[in-house]
Amino acid sequence: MTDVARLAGVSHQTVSRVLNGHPNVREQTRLRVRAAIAELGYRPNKAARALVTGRSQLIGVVAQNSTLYGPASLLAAFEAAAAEAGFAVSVGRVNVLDRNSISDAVERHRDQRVAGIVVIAPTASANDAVGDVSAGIPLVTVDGDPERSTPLVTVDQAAGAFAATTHLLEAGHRTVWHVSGPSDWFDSLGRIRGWRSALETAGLEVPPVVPADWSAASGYRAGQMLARMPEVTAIFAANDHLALGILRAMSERGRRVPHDVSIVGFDDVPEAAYFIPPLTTIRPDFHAVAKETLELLLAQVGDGDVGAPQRTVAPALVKRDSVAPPAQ
Amino acid sequence: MTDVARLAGVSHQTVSRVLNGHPNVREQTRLRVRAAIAELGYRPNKAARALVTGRSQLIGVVAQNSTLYGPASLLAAFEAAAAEAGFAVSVGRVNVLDRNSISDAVERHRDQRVAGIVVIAPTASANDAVGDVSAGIPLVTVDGDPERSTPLVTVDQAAGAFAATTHLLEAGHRTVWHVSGPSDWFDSLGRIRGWRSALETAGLEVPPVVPADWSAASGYRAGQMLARMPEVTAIFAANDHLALGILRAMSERGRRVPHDVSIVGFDDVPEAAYFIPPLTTIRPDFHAVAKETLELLLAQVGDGDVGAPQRTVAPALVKRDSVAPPAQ
DNA sequence: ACCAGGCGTGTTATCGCTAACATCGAGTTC
DNA sequence: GAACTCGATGTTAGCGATAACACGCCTGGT
Repeated sequence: MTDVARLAGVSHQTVSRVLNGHPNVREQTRLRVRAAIAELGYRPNKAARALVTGRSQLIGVVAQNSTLYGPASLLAAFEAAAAEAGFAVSVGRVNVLDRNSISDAVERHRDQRVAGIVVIAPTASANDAVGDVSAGIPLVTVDGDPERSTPLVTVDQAAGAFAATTHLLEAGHRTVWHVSGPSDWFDSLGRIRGWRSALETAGLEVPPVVPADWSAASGYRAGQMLARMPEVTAIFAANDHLALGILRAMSERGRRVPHDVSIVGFDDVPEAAYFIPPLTTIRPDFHAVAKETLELLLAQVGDGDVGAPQRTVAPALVKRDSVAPPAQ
Repeated sequence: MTDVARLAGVSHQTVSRVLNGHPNVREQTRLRVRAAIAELGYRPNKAARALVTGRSQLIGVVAQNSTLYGPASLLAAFEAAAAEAGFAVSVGRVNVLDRNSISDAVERHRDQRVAGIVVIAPTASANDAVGDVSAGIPLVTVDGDPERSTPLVTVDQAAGAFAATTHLLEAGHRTVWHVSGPSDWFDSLGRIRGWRSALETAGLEVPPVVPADWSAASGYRAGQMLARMPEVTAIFAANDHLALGILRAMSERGRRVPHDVSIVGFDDVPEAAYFIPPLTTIRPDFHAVAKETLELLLAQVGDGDVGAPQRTVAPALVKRDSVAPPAQ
């Protein structure tokens, strides 16, 4: 920086001012400084800046160490959004979403003087942990508890589930069964809520929830059971991989989809269009979630306080070939 | 830090020595300092350390912005490995793997004074770009060009493809067709090489490569063509999603898998066991790749130079139900 | 006894920036 | 035209750590 200052014939402070877009710099000086920067190929040292300002251009993300489609897509989308806004993203993966791991990860990020922290907290335990650590640093929770009063962005799970269920009902089914995700995930709860609400709105009986985790394996097991029940003609699976497992169980039992059984998934994984048959599903808009998250985070950086705004992003129904009217 | 020093009745330098495990500190002093640290809940400022040492405990990763299973898994595995070794990971996603984006991303990381950089460079263009920037900072390429003489870790694509093809031949097939990934990916080239080599080793004719990208959609298109060719009884798909698309095309044409056509994929995505039928595939060991990558990187941090070691990780064949002897 | 040399510790300088204040000249205001 | 304002710039003082050197003190060899 001193070299640049010398070459441009100004003080290092003026160089700093140019770098930070300070208004009170003469145009001519600005140009001279820029030229010197270019000539020397100078790049500012972010560590020094972080030291003196107490803030780096880094955003910390705490996420569970998994390759589940939802969280992974969210993470990728957020990295892209952050990069566009000039922030680097430091990812702290955590093996279990308990209080200790999460607050550890948050503290590690804080040591790096990150500008803010995003926690992808889809489970109750994660969410509780977030409550403990939120002090003194911009923090946004994604996919967390809608009941909680911290800044939060979520996909509107209930709306998606409502749309999925309604779509099946409109095809003529008497009721819709639901194979659910793990019960400690807010995503699961929201999807159950939307499904139940759609059935109740239509004045229909609500069958028991069929519990599963997110895996195709558990969907397969659930499907083996459902395939044996002739009264089951419509299933809303809590995600596409569950749906895949169900599809296989149906196929093994000779129950044709969608002729005998209709299925709707959730997530719209890229390969869902190539399941047998192509899967009707709900597509969450991860880019929108990422964008809202970043906005909420940057708002906190700016003002210090924006209350506790919560934003939800509505997902869309994607119609393919796994839904048909029930056989007579 | 000054507060800690005062509380422990030592100088700040001694605190620093305790923090860094310097040998020449009396045991009693060390304990006193540790007690003071604990009491005050002191945590060192990484930005300050990065400034004075010129190195942070951060590793930069440059990866393409995609949710493709391979790269995404690699990234997750690397983050886990790095976290275990006490490093944070800053991810710089890039939309296209060309020279500009990559060297930009690398420079941004360099500005953060990262300890080292990992580039996931599965395409030729990415690989060329890496050549330009490697100066002056530990850098490891993952999934890059095996021909290149930079530090590199890759999955042994050719060995996996060889195993897949041989497995099909051993089931009794006369030859094996290959649906390949994009031709600018080293992964594709390696898989083609292994497949070809297995056929040539067995003294068999090599059918033309069926080109595709990595998507289920393109696998479906390739499958539509192959399904029309009765002489095709065995297919090695360059990844599992291609295989999924092929499965659907076969199913639509009434060609049964594995009775009429056998298929082997590559990647072992979690849901591959729930395709119809469960897919025989090749499982790369991403954790091993991550571990080797980190080792190679840290070796460079230590010595400054470790030559240009290259490591490959052998993948494993996972047998399921998509391979059978050809119909008579 | 004396001195070299290690050990434990403190002192000072420094990393590369930004914040805060100081300075200085050129209008403006009355 | 004296005082005041303000814009453009320079000067100085940190941010919180580590590096390098300095300094006693103890030990052991001669």
